[in-house]
Amino acid sequence: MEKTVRLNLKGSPPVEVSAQGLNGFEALKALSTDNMEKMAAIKINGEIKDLSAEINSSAQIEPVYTTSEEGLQIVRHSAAHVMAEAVKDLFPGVKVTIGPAIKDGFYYDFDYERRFEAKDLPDIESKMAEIIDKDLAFIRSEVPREEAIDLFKAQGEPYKVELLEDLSEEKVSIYRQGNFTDLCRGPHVPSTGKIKAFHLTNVAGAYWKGDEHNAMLSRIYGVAFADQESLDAHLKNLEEAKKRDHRLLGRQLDLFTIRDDVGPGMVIFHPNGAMLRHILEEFMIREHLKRGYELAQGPQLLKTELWKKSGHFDHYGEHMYFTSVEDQSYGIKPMNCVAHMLIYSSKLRSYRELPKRYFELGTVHRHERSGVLHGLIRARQFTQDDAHILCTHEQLKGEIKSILDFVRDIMAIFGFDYHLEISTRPTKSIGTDEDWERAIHALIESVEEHNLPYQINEGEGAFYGPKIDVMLKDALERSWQCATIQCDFALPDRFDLTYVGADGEKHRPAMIHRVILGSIERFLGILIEHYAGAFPVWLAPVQSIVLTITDRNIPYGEDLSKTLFGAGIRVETDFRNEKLSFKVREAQMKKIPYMLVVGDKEMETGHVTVRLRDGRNLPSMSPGELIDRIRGESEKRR
RNA sequence: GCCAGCGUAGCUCAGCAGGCAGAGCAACUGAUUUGUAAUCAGUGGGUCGGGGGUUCGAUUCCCUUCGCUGGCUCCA
Repeated sequence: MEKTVRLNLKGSPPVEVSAQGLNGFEALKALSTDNMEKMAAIKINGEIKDLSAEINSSAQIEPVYTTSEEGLQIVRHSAAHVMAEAVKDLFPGVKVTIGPAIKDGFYYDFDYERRFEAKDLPDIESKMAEIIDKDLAFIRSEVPREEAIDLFKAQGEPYKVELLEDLSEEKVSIYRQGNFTDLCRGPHVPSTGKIKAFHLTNVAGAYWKGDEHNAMLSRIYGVAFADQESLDAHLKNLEEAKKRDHRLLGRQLDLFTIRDDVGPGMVIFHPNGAMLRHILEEFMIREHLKRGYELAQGPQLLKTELWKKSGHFDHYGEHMYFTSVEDQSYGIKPMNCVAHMLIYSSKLRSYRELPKRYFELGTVHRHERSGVLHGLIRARQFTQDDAHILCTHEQLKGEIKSILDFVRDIMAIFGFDYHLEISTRPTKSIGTDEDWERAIHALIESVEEHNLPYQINEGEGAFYGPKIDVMLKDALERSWQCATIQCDFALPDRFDLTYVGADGEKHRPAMIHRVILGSIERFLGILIEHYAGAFPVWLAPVQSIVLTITDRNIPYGEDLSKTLFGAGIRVETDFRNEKLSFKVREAQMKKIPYMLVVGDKEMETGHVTVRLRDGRNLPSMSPGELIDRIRGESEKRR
């Protein structure tokens, strides 16, 4: 008797069909699903499979379209295979390695006698288009691992062989389209013709298996979307995002410069930029004092002996700057912790004093590798809103939780979304297993009690303890570590920090390093991109500008600007002999929130006409009303 | 640090199969006294990132070095 299976599709009545030769495609057809053309794959009992996957028992099925995020990932992965085929075709002798789907697109890493260049991309794209036109089927097969090793050896693909040798599975899946066979878990779209819109974006070097001791491969990046419109929209978005680049806005808004002749990674803040960071720093000092932190301030240079004692010399020395004076070696601080340890140890501490929270806007220097510098976001000199908390082990979790509250409150003010990453013990580290366990638990429990989602980065912790990193995104959606909370059981030990407990005995305190903004420079960089340079009134280095119509209005304009300045409002003037439209345009490009127009009419009434940055005009108002408005907005931090 | 690309006026960029270095904006000078995103005219401005080489001649080709951009690695 013929076997039948029952297929369930959400929103349709179940269907009984013959199991003979039934696959995903046939099953969806049997249920007369719409849009077969846009089908990338199928979910069988929630598991994503090729459309060609066999179905031999009753199942819940669901189509996966190329327009969905899951479907797009499959399209992108398939595009990577097509690119690999095109590259193998154009560059005989090239060796393939890995090629996954990533956000918005895909990449594939190749090993070839020369590096690929941007000018190779159009040829590769054309060849890919040919392969797509042929609408070649992606054919999955499962083979014993040993057989796959022989297959890739025969094809002269040592990287694939290496990958296979590291696998423990007995059977592996391989996919073939046209002349190209790849080791791959899948799934894939049914045929190359499903790839409707792609573009190769750039080439880059990448180490095999992400290890800098391995060979440098040639990586080609591409993007792929369900249709040409989505691809065009994505490319346009990228162009728009590039206009928010803080390095570009930094010049346009006259915030800062970074110059070759000063040194890479060293920032010069111009008055507007310096005002911006002053506002931010003052704000952060107040927020810390409110939460029971005490101000501290350490020196910029500390004797090298001290850096040896703290462990920085051994573990971080290659990133430090050293200098020598009167035969005495000094190191410029790359971190602020040492002075804070010395403040703690300057006298005998009682458990009644704990926790101690030392806060410093500490400027540090770190010799970052040249290739990683990135405007304000990755600099060699920067200032941290840094604090070190010394507490009992019992207080540790409570302190971590209140830091998470602090982070949440501050990020809400700026309107930042963030995600958390918890890093565990690296191979090169110090401290006892017990200390590490205890610290990691405190971190994880605190995050979980806040109901915050997080990811774990195994082995990514600092050498002295585990950490929680708070990640923010820049205009191009790249993630950067800003706030960080790091446990440290090493430094209290090295500096022999103690407190006298209720039992009259000496105990070792626990310690937390933490920053909220992270680096003021980095945070500013992200902030500039976040607001696209149009800072809210409370942050705007210039809050208002007085624009005169004719020279007759200058004395009145002077009075107005003095009144505003006296009320604590940051005001500039533009009394030049130019047309109003010209002055408005310039103020607009400087993204000044309040443009204050004064002409004969305003002089008569003693009022001011206000144009906002968004183009709106407010009814004319008295200087007093204007001051109230700007102050009110600043207080609300809008 | 590694891979690829790029360094021309204050800024954005053109130019160059090797033959006296250009535009727009900005700056400066003058005219204009102006009502919500660019008034007009004129003037000055460059060791073509630095060093070396090839050449009669290099901004252009080659080497090297510094820096920048995008990745990779790193990121206490």
